[in-house]
Amino acid sequence: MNIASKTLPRKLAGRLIRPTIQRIKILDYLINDPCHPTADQIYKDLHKEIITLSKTTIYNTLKLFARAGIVKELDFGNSETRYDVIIENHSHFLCKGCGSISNFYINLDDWSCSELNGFKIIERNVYFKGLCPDCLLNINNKLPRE
Amino acid sequence: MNIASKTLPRKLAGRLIRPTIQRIKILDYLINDPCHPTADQIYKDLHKEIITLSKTTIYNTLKLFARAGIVKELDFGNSETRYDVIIENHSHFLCKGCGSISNFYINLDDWSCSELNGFKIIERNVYFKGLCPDCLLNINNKLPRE
DNA sequence: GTTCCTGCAAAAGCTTTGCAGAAGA
DNA sequence: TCTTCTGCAAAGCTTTTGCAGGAAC
Repeated sequence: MNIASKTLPRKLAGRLIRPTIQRIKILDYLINDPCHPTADQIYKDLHKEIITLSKTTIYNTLKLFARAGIVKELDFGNSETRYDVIIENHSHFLCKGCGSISNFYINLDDWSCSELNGFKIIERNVYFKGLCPDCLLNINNKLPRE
Repeated sequence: MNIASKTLPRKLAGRLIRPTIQRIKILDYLINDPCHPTADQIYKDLHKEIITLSKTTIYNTLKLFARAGIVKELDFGNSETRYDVIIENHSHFLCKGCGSISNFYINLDDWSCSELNGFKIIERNVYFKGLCPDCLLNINNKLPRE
């Protein structure tokens, strides 16, 4: 594990979550992996290390983390939920070419709108879709297929 | 159907979509219903009128409409996709109390961010979550449960 | 000893696919 | 006639649930 092995157990214990091996590994994966993985990606990768790890545990843990405010569940209109460690208020860019997700930062706190007078805004979510620099390059360098 | 019965067939034909009864009814439902329905809600309501209508046709039609740019598929992190007629650039407010979705309007076209230099932005999506005025009232009028 | 956690198997829920018959051009 | 459309049944996928054995306190 990349992050000091003592840090993560403390982080979990601080949230009243018993730091089991599975949970530590999953949190470590989420923190060190920048790709906003799906449950299945986490499973496939961690399963190599812990062969007994089950998907149920992945889902249990992710739901637990979400309720504890450690991760956020992201939805981009695909069938799969993606998981993101909550660091600070940031937004996401989904590349339609390669499916990668990039973070970007916009201050959302001030955003409102006269139409929402009387509404209590708890959460502001923003995501953009488009093409990342790599995919743009590929398109420009290659002849259009089809 | 609420909207003039000649208008919708024309609208579909203009998009090279054969205006069948099912498609006209679904489009009519989407245009006249402000609630951003799920496929199941559309099915339950239209099934009363057209008892032979199947869910497959609902899904086929919604996908067709989405590809034709008539509707947009919305995802709020629930398991169900919600469908919205594309009228103009608008955003959505999801009430965590009653699940209702309200539209609000913000000009998104100008939004960018230095971190996204080199990215091609095709779509900007914004959704807020919180409590609608009705649910806020209910909370204030009632004693907290639990 | 009691509570919490893990993981297999099965179920649940939404959406898609295969296919045959019907409708339309 | 030939293409397109509909709708039943079944499959596909992600996620959740039931439950029994095991670990932790």
